[in-house]
Amino acid sequence: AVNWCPKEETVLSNEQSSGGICWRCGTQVTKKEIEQWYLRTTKYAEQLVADIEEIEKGWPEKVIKRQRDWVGRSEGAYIDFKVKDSDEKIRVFTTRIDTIYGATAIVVAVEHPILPKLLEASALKDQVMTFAEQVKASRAIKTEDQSEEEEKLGMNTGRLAFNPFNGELLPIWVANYVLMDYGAGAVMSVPAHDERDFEFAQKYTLPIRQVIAPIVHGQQSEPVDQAPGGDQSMEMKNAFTEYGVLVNSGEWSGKLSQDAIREMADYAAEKDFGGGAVTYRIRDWGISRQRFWGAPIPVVYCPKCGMVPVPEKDLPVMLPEKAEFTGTGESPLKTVPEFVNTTCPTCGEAATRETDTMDTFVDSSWYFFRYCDPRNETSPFDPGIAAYWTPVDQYIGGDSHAVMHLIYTRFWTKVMRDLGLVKFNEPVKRLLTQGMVTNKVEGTNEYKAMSKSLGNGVDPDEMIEAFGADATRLFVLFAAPVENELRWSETGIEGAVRFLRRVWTMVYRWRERLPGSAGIPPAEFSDAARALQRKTHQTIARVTDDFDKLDLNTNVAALMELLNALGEFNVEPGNASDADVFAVREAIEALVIMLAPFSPHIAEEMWEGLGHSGGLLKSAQWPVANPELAMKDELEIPVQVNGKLRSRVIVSPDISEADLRELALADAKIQTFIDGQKVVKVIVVPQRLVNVVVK
RNA sequence: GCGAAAGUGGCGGAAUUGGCAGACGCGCCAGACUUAGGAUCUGGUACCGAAAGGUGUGGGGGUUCGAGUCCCCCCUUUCGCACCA
Repeated sequence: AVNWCPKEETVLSNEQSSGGICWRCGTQVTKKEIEQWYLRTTKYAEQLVADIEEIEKGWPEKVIKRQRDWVGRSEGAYIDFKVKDSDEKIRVFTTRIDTIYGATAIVVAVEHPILPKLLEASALKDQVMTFAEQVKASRAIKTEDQSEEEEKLGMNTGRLAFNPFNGELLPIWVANYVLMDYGAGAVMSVPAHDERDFEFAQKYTLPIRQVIAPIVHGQQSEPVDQAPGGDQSMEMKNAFTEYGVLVNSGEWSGKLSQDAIREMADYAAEKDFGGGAVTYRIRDWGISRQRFWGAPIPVVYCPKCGMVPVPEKDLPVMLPEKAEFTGTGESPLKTVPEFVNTTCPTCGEAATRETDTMDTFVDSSWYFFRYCDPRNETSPFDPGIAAYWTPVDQYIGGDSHAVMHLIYTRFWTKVMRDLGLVKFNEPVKRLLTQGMVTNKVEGTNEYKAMSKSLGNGVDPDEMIEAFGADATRLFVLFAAPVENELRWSETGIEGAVRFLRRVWTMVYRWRERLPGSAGIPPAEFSDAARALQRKTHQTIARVTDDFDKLDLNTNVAALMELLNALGEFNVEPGNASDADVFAVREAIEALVIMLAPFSPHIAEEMWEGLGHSGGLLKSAQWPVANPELAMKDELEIPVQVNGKLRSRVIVSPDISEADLRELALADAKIQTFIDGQKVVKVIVVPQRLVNVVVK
């Protein structure tokens, strides 16, 4: 059997085959054509699913799920139903071959190529073809408005087909709910075990026959023997779509669905009327676009040699500077004779160039490889140079690209791998999908992504002019977690401006006392200086940690807290001790360095202002938290009575559990709450809390 | 319809993953400085209550000494899919 036909452009089976005649349209298909099809579709579709395990740790679950759905891998089986009084066969795809004894009709899509042949000698021909045309026409209209599910419509063709498992004759129907694009463009209708078929059967009073029984308490229920052809449309209220145990299925009765699915597919293969198969929902990618920009498709058409690829030495094909619109939908490049007219690379005769250009998704599929080696004149990129930088450690983009761009780039990378350009399967190790910045749509209360058509855009240049790039950037990163939608607000940016101004003021208030290097920490710290130092080291630990998790909003909050701690450090620079200066320097330098990723320009300025030369990015070290210095000298432990907060006790961090318990029970406030009652239990969580249970 | 995620002050959002709910910021209120404030600084700000205290993380139940966090039911919102055999 031929599994793919270039004329039909349709997958008929995923088994590799050696070529032959398309059973649908009679086209001769060569082995090579089939291999090429297999290569470009099934292999990559399969890898797009299989390789997910390489990236799923680093990619958002949501994106992974959408990609899985998009590829739409589905395991099942093909089965050929021989048409009565004809040599034709109708192939169907099913994931539930175990329900085949319940089939009461074969239903084909209105576009199915076998339809005209079936109807050739039929009295119903005109009627059915009119119906098919109507369905196609109504589909063409309703591309936009999705919402409600369409009513199922169908018509009996008057022809019959044999169920290869039991020889039963089934009517062949045509219906609007069967899709030509998926599977084989035809289904076996099993109303008892498929909701769509059930609905269809109810509407057109087709018989409904149960062949799967539920398993009750781990035991199979009593198989009810019933002759084929029996009808249960009266008894069944809904389709039973779960797995169970087979009944009314001849020699297969009594088997579990899972086993039957496997064994019946093997049987079909053995008897040569089908077999196990995998189908995919993902479709081929048509990359031609009728534009004058974009990467040219490097192909020449020669009257003698046919389609000839442009040799590598003549690449890249350069586009003309100008082209006129054709007004016909064809590429504007068609209007540029200097571009179109060329010579055949093979025979040297006059020839013409391909005038379509490639989809921009082609460029976006591998631009980051080119970025590694952007000035390369002889190839897309040097594999050695790209190997140094790629795969991408962290990719950041909107989740609007969850399926298209991010599938294409994965696919493209696999092709480049097969060409030997890269040595890995997946281009992106970690993916962060940042949320959209939205803004109010004028005249409404709705927030939508900024766009030209809605007129709700904000010009970044204007924001930078008004508030500065540093404050704008800081605000955007602070206002919400990166993956959330961000509602634009100018008052929010003003807060960021205020914060940066306060940092600046703090730096310049202290700068005269902070020259040169820090030196050795003084031995004696005041309580205030110690508290500041503690906050500094806590902040460093927190920011360093959050950075890896890309929790940027809480990061900024931590920096704001550190500034607040500096503000609360109530020592005049003129009166500051060595220890005070040491603590302040540590706090300010850490603050400036950790601010650099958010507000790089002002951070650089302040770094220089603090007496450092050579630039922050080059000369500064990311600060390192000292856990000992970050540790608290004393803890405030909440004390609860029956789970309600009643008091707090101040204790040293290394207090014993018993001492903490005693201290909590001795607390005056706690005493008033437990007075006259029996203490049943005292829960002590070291370093955390005490809960006294009374009755 | 199916699937997934999420519901926390006036708003954006925190909460070390079962241990002080509301960090940080916006907004708002009061005050200070000021000829002035849409600048700046200080203080306050979940709700009820004069206070003691009580209530509180969409609603209802449960587990637990203890629940925003875990379990069950319901409601709402957002996103995805949309006859995928």
